[in-house]
Parts: sequence; structure tokens; C-alpha cells
Amino acid sequence: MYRSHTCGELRPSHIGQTVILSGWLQKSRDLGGMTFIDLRDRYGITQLAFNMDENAEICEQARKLGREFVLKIEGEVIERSSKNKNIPTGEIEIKVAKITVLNDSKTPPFTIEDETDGGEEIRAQYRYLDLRRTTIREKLLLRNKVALETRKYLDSQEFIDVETPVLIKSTPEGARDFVVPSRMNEGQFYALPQSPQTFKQLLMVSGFDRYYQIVKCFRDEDLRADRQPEFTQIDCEMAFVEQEDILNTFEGMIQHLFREVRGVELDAKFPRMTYAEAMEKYGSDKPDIRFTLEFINMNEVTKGKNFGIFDDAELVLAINAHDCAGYTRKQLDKLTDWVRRPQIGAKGLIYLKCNEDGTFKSSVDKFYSQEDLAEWAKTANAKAGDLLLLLSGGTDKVRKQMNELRLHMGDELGLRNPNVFKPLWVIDFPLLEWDEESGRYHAMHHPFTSPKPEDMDLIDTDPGKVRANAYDLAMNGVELGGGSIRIHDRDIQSRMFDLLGFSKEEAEAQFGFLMSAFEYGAPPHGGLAFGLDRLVATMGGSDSIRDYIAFPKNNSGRDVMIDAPSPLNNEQMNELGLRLK
RNA sequence: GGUCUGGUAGUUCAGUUGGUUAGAAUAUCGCCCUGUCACGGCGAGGGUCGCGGGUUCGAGUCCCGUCCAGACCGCCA
Repeated sequence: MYRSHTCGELRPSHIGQTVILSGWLQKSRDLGGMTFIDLRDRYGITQLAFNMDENAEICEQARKLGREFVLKIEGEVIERSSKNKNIPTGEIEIKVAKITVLNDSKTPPFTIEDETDGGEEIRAQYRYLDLRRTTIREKLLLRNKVALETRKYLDSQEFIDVETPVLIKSTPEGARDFVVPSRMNEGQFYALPQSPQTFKQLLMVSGFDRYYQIVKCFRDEDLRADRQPEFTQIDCEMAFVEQEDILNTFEGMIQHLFREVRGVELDAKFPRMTYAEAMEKYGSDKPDIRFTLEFINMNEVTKGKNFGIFDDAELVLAINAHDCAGYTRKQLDKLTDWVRRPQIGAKGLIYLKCNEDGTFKSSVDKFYSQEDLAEWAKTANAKAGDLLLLLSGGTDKVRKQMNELRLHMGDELGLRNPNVFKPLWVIDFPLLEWDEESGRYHAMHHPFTSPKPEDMDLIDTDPGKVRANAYDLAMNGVELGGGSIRIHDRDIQSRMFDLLGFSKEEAEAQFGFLMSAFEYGAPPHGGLAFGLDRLVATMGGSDSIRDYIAFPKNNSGRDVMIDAPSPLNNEQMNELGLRLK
């Protein structure tokens, strides 16, 4: 028998009992006549006490044990003479009668503590040691809880978990595919799914009605702190529903998750915003609405005063940083440098300080009178003590830059509290997006998204203006998930492939199976998918999803622990009929 | 594909204008210590300054190249 209790459960009520515990040696404190050892397992830490007067032999044995040794101990639960209020087991300790070393350990390359001394790289290489740390373990436990509660909720709503294949077919739309060579079909390749999109639609045709799956998806694109080449989606699809039904169902799911997992009661009704409004007010399709700092259109009051930069600009935008008129020259210069970094790419930053005495100070007051500047303040609804920050340029560019500046100011002003959660449905996404590079339209969501019926007549005249029945759920500036009402009509689907520049033959070759299915009584349907990794990271208050994945890949898509990817040997290459270029 | 930042002890970092024997903290090891829980005290060991080349009397420091890591842009239906 290895244990009668875990290292997290003993309390004063157990005093007097003889117990067996197994775990890792977290830390030992040798005081000469006495030695204390913290024994750790998944559930907590229990202190072991050794006293030279009472049992010199075992005390000597205990002094020799190193960090991360795996121990089994047997002893009596006793009350501590000096208690530790900081840990749940702090009122008791074990007077150890017997130690068995189940395994010894090399000294770990970094300390296994909440505040470890190890950097990212060394921890990634020894991920199995990093996972012993409480902070990381708690993140994985959070993920487990979210996944479990997701299943509970969806099950309660009659959703059915159906597995879909992982070895599928490469398609031209969307992200790059990971491909897998087929040995039995030499020269041909499977692709790993970017999402189970077509399969879940086929399940609707099959009459499954409500489907879900917590499923791995793969995209061969460059990585970020919140992007991994393999990631997990909560993938869902429903038949006989309209957009409203879907939004309500999954609003309920997100509320359920926050309630059960975090004890947080979200808005009873999530606010909604059209894509157009989100771009206009926040320059982003996933606005962080924990704080306002909304964009203000300054075209009316800034143009026509012979300030060339504004006169030539398509759009002049401002945000009003409340109570920041006290910003020093140095702070403003720093902000200016920040927006001029190549990643942001603004040419400059113009400010307006609304001084407490009612006067105005601007970086461009050569061009504008105090009366002009008062108009600026009025337009922006700025009061004495406020600071306006202005950017100008082409519409898309300046919105994008201002979005970055807005988020940056939100950080600077401490307005982005990770323990505040503000969901937002962004709806009415455009159906198509013009792609300069290929000179054609791309599906903004995916090629199966249905256009809004009222916009159908624009398809021929102005395809870029057509709105889709597509929606995203944003929270705290993160896109948690998105979806759409799908096309379930063969002709419209075929028309869509035309728009995207597929020839009839290509469309047939790539998606013939789907269009055929639509000829056999496809029900109206739609769905959405949440990024589980991002959802959990957001719930945990983190920007990076890596700590919420047990074995993540690094910036370059490598697993530095197992050292993947790696070359194949010649025999394997031959068998697959492959030769390197 | 691009931009920026970094790479020095097991680990996290400092290292001035190019100049003596490259430091600190922590970890490890040894000795001391009977109520610690970030235990404390004394001591010791520990370095391919990422790699290659160049400039120089002399390079951790300057230059070029390269590799690796992180953040970001492009990309991510």
C-alpha cells in the first residue's frame, strides 16, 4: 500500500491516526536537532517532522534526502507546536516512523516552486518537471473543469458528441494544411483538419440535429502567444435553427461555464454590436469593452484649417484619455515613439491637452486657434483635465493603428483587469473580403457561410457589401469563437464557389460530396466553434495559452522536449515514395 | 518572408569608455544550528561569456556572419 491519505487532506481531526503518504520531497529544512520535510503530491503539501532526541536514526536518514526524491512514509499525525496558517494542512504534521525511498532524483535544473527560477526555454525542455508546479497544475485543472462543464451543458441541451476523422483531404481555402503522406496510395496525401466543418454539416444532413465535439484542429501557420499549430475547439452545429437560437444557446453555455468554474455571473444578456460598428468605434472585430475610449470622428472639426496632414487624410480619429492632461512631454514623446514603431506604423501622434484653466494646448496649435481647439474638445466631449490623442490617415489603416493605441492606453491606465469579463457578440460580418494578393474575393468566415437574404441582390453588383449570417463572440479583446448560419442549398453554395473564383470542375472536385449531400434534403443549419485554449486562458486571466496546454509547442512550432519535428530515415522515405528537394 | 529584444555559473541576471584573477542572487555540496515553513550562520565547488570569423597590443564588451529563444507584423476561411 502506497498511501492511506493524500498530502492535501490531513487535518486536526486526524490527530492520533497512523497514516501512509507518498509524494515528492518539495523542500527540507535541517535545523540540526530537527529536520522538517515538505512532502508534495497533486493534492497539497504535508510537513514531515523528525526529531534527533526521539529517533536519531530516521532523522539522520531524512537529512540525506534530496529535492524531488519520491518517498513513502508511515507515521502518526500530530498537532504542530508552531502552526502555519498559510496552508490547509498547516495545523498538523507527521511524526515519521518509517521512510521508504521509492525513487531518488537528480537535482532538477530549476526550482519546482510557484516563483520558479527557471526561464521559458529550460522549463519547456523539462516540461514534465514544470507541470509539477502548482501554478501550472491549477491551469490544467481549470481546463479539465471547463471541458467537463462544457460536456455537461451541451449534454443537457441534447447535443451529441460525434467523432470525425483526422485524416482528411486538403482544400485550397483557408489556412495551410498539415499533410500526411499515404503509404498505400503513393504520391497522395491526407490533410489534418483545420476544423471538422464539412463533417459537422454532413451530420446535420444525416439528421443528428445537435452535434458537438471537443476536438483537435491543425493549422500550419506562424505561431503567437495565443496560437498553436494544434489547438482544441469546442465544435458545435445545430439544425432547424436561426442565428438567434444559436446565440442564445451558446450565451447560455458561456454563462454556465463562468458560473460553475469561476463563480462569476456574466451579463444576463450579452451585448451585441455589428461588425461595421465595431470597426467604426474600436477599429477591431473583437473589441475589448471593459473600457470605453471609443473612437471619435474628428473630420468635421480638423479639416480646412490648412493643416496638410489632416486635410489630406481620409479619416481623423481621436480617443479621449480622461484625466490625462497632466501627461508630460516625455510621456507624450514615448507614446509617439510607440505608435511610430514599424508594427504600428503611424507617422505621428497629435495631442490636445484640455487644461484645468480652460485653455488648450496642442502639438499643432500653430494651425488651430483656441476656438478651433475648443470645437475639438466639444466634439470629443472632453472636459478640463482630459487628453485627446489623434491619428489620421487612410480609413482602414488609421482604425487599425488607433485600435492598438486604444488597447495600449487601456493597459497604461489599468483599465484591463483580467478578473473582469465582458463578452460581446459581434454580428453581421461581411461575407467576403477582397484579397489584394490574389486579386479575388475570399470568404471572410468560410465558403459555407450563408449571405443575409436581404443582401442577396448585392451579390452581383457589389459582393464586398454583402453581409453574412456570421457572428463572433469576443471577450476582453480576445476572439473566443465564431460561427455562422450555413448554406443548405446546392445552388447558392455553387454560386458561392463561383464568387470565390472556383471553376465548376474545381468546386466539384473539392466539395462535390457536400453539394451532393445538399441535394438529399439538407435541413437549415448553423453552428459555431469556440477555441478551448483561448477560452480557458481568458478564464484564467492569461494572455498566453501555452500554460493551459500540457505539452505545447514553441514559437517555431517545435516541441523542444521530444525534439519534434525531426527528419525521417531513408527507409521510411522510400516506403512513402518521398524524396527531399 | 520581415521588425525588435535577448543568449555570461545548474538557474535567473549584472558586467562602466575595449584593459588586473568575469561578479551577485539562487540552486548544489560541506560544517554548525531543537519549531522551521523564502529557516538562519560559516565555508566550498561551479564559466566553451551561443557558435564562426574579423578589428585590436588586448574582445564578454566593437564589426560581419550564423544558430537558438521570446514578442510582434505579414499569415491565421
